[in-house]
Amino acid sequence: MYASIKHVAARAGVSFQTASKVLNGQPGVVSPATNERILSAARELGYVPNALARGLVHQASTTIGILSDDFSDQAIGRFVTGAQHSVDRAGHTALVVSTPPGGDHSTPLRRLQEHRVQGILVIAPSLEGDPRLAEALPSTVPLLSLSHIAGAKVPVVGSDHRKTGALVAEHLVSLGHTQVATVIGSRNRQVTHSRLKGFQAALEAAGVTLDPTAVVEGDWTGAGARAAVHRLLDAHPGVTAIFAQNDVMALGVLRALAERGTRVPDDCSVVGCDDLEIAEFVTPPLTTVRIPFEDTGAHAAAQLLKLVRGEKVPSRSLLPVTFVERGSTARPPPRRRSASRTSAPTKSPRKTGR
Amino acid sequence: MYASIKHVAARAGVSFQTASKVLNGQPGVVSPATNERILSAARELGYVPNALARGLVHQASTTIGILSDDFSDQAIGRFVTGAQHSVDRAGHTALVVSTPPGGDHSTPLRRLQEHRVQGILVIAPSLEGDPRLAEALPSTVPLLSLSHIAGAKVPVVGSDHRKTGALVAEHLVSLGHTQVATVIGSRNRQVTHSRLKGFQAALEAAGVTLDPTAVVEGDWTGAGARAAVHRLLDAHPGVTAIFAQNDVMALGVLRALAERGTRVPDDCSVVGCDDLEIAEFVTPPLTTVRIPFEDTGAHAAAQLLKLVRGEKVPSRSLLPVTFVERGSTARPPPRRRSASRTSAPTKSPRKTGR
DNA sequence: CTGAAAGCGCTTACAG
DNA sequence: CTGAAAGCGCTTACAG
Repeated sequence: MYASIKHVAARAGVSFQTASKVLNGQPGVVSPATNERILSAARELGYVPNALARGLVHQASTTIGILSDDFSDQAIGRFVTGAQHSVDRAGHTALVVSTPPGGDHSTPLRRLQEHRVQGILVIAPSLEGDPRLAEALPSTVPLLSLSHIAGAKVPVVGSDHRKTGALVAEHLVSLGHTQVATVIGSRNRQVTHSRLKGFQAALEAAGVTLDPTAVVEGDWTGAGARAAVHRLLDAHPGVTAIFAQNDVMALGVLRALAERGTRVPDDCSVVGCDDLEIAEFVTPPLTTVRIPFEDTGAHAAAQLLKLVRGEKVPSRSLLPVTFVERGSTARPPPRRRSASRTSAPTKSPRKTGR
Repeated sequence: MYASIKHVAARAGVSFQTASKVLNGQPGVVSPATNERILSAARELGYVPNALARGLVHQASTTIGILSDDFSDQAIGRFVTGAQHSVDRAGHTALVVSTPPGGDHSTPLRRLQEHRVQGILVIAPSLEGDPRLAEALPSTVPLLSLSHIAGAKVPVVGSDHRKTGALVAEHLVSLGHTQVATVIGSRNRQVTHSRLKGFQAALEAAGVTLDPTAVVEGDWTGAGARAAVHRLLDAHPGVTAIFAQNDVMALGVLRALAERGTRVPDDCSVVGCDDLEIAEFVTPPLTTVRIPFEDTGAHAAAQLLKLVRGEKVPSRSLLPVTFVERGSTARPPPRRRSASRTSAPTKSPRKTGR
């Protein structure tokens, strides 16, 4: 189907080894005339070198493997995109495989090894706690991951989650909020704990206490967050600001608040995280933290490529995040004015709990 | 680095050809004892067959190429995801490359050819009108695209855009709307025209005329839609329903309406398209049409795989879409009551234009 | 039941 | 300046 180097050589009237040399652009190993003959023969035949054959003799492919989990998370697609572009730019090609919903990690990883990828980028946040992932990981090629992998020491590239939490806390504190709550992601993800810690620490540094019962789980979904906020506000009607650990949950928060007749930001401020394309267009426009998904993927791939070249990389690199202030946050209402239907206005949530 | 078939053979005390046979699972060509020896040698050595070498002798790789454009569109990631899973399930591996922002299509395509992919799936809606794409497309392997490619007859898999428009029109008509408008995507995309035609035709079939000046461009973005709606309502204050060709634009519409004090759905209904994860959680929850992104990608890859096997596929297949009714649509307000600040209530937009 | 030969498309020393 | 040899890891007839 494809013309081989032998076809080209035959047409140019030289040996295939000579053809190989000029096709690889070896400088002046050949007379200008021959050179031209070979090049035009290749052009006429539509010669495309066979990367498989090259890889065989070089004992090295020009491919990088990307293992992703089941894309339940929208962010994964953006990570993969960034990584793939980075691989492209470096002149390599990305082979992408994913773990099937059931959770067989070895088949896709084996596939990558069969193709002799030069390194593997793991983009599988939901597999963070899965010990089988570490087991299935090959030791034959450099590895790099976008999330911590239990039981394996693989360098990690991510964004600064503690800082993310801190930025939100500082914003809320600067506005004068003291009764704050947060809707966190799944407890089995490190990002959840890091954002929470950053949030909590910055709050405390400013003299604001985050009541442990004001930390509710939203499981990363709008539905989860909505339900969590209803429970939260039943118990803590005085809350004036809620930080949701992603934008989708922030929308669930907005929804629950609307259902209770609580106005945003007048009665309660809401902050999201991610800065999805739509964050700017929801009503009110969402104050959030921009997570550099594509950049993170791109940087991770770049680091992996370094590893492939034999260079060292830090075991952990964190990309900066950006606080984006929009319309969903404001100063707390002048006096404690509960908007909850079920509230007992005399109760001070601040004193609740420890 | 990797153990080769020769290592395995040496350890098992057989020729490498014999090892090859049992490693390929050829049934009973070998005594049970030898068989076992070879298998355990392979296991001990962590033997992983070299797909490059296999591809060379078979004159066929087990890879499929995916060419995507610059992921400006969120939907592309979901298409790619679906396609990649489908390729995986078929036992192949996806090589994904993308056209750089500038627009050099031949480099990524050439890379795919170098790796001798068995087929190429084009997921590049924004390149629809670009004649250079057709030129750069190879004729050496089967091709399949998710959008029409000018100047090349490549089979297309997509969703039913006309039906999408029609479903929205029928819903609006059934609610009693007669003053409708639509915010369309970019004019250089076929999907834009198909959705518009379906919308228009179904409206007309029900005796409702879509005023040409009530068709405004939003360029697929929230910002574009927001601006377009302000212009639209200045000219057509009596509009009671707006169909945005994607959810992101629908949010822009919602935003503009909120800015004008127009209540949704009481004063004006809004319909989106895509059914993004967040559609359910915006306020009010968005009535929309669900586009099966992942399924479309998966089906496209499956069709391409058929082509690779030498089977025929239709030149065009359309996956069904689903209408999703939520809270952003309702009956039109009882009497023509303009919500626009600048409206001239006596003007009948219906009579405007041709 | 097992082995030796040939060859897939290419590159890299090594000769002439 | 050009060619012939060897070999990358594998599979597929073909012998024995």
